[in-house]
Amino acid sequence: MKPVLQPRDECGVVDPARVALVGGAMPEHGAFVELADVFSLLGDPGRLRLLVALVEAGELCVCDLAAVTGMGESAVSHALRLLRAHRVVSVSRRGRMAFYRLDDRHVRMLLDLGLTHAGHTTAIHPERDADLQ
Amino acid sequence: MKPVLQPRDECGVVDPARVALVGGAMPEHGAFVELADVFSLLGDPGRLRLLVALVEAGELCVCDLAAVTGMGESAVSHALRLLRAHRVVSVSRRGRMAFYRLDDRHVRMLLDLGLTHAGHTTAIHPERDADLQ
DNA sequence: TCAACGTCTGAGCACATGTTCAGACGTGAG
DNA sequence: CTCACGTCTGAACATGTGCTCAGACGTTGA
Repeated sequence: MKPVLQPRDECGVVDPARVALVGGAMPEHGAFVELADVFSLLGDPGRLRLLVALVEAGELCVCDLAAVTGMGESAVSHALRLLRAHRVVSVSRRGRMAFYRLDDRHVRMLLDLGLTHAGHTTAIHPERDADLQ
Repeated sequence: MKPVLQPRDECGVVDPARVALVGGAMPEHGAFVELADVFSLLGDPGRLRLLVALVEAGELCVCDLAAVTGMGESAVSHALRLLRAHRVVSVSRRGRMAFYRLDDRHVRMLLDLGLTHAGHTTAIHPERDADLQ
């Protein structure tokens, strides 16, 4: 027989005190969206390559960025547009060329921190995706 | 799937010397994919909320995580599965409950660094997306 | 034992994302 | 002026992502 259970919209909270405490300590909604936005920008290998190239070179034009990263020039331009819109890179146009540079101290720090630890994960957890089954 | 490296339509390189130099200084391909992977995990407001809640609480069960983050329990479970697969969180089961904790020093640092600077961006650049046009 | 509970899962869907293609734009060399 | 060049753009497409829904699973209290 099917057990009769009432539809439970609100889930049962196990530790209401802790939930209230943690809930109060959580940053506001906008902060998460904003921060997730920044992390998302860094969450693409192509954009990551572009940004690291800019860190290494200081300044590069679209064409050379395409050469360094191995991406198509159009793809580079689209990616740079996104980064530009979020004030992560800045552009200075000289003649018919556009030179980009990394212009976000915050992102540069995240990048540095990320690169410092890059590679450690595979070395330590080579079976990382194992339990997805 | 994403194409890995390649189809440059043989564009004219402007500064071959610098391109060669920067190209040599770039980390290997795998490092970018790996790092982008980590940033992608942090690039979702929901997962961000979950992780911050775990930072605040130390340890929480799925049900309370749902309450704190305002997400559905199923969504929380799906998100935790992803984080679990990447060894970002660890689970310890007691009875019929599952308690999760943040278990990645690297991610914790990125999280701290991100939260430290969260909010500054809107204050400084309220018109951030303006030039998308 | 039985049924409610906390959790987990796959399927299905709506939406976001990244790429390529084709072509427009402004600049500068001839 | 004219045309090649570097860059930018929108459309179209394929793929990825995150949610909800419905239900399965093991655990536990009555």
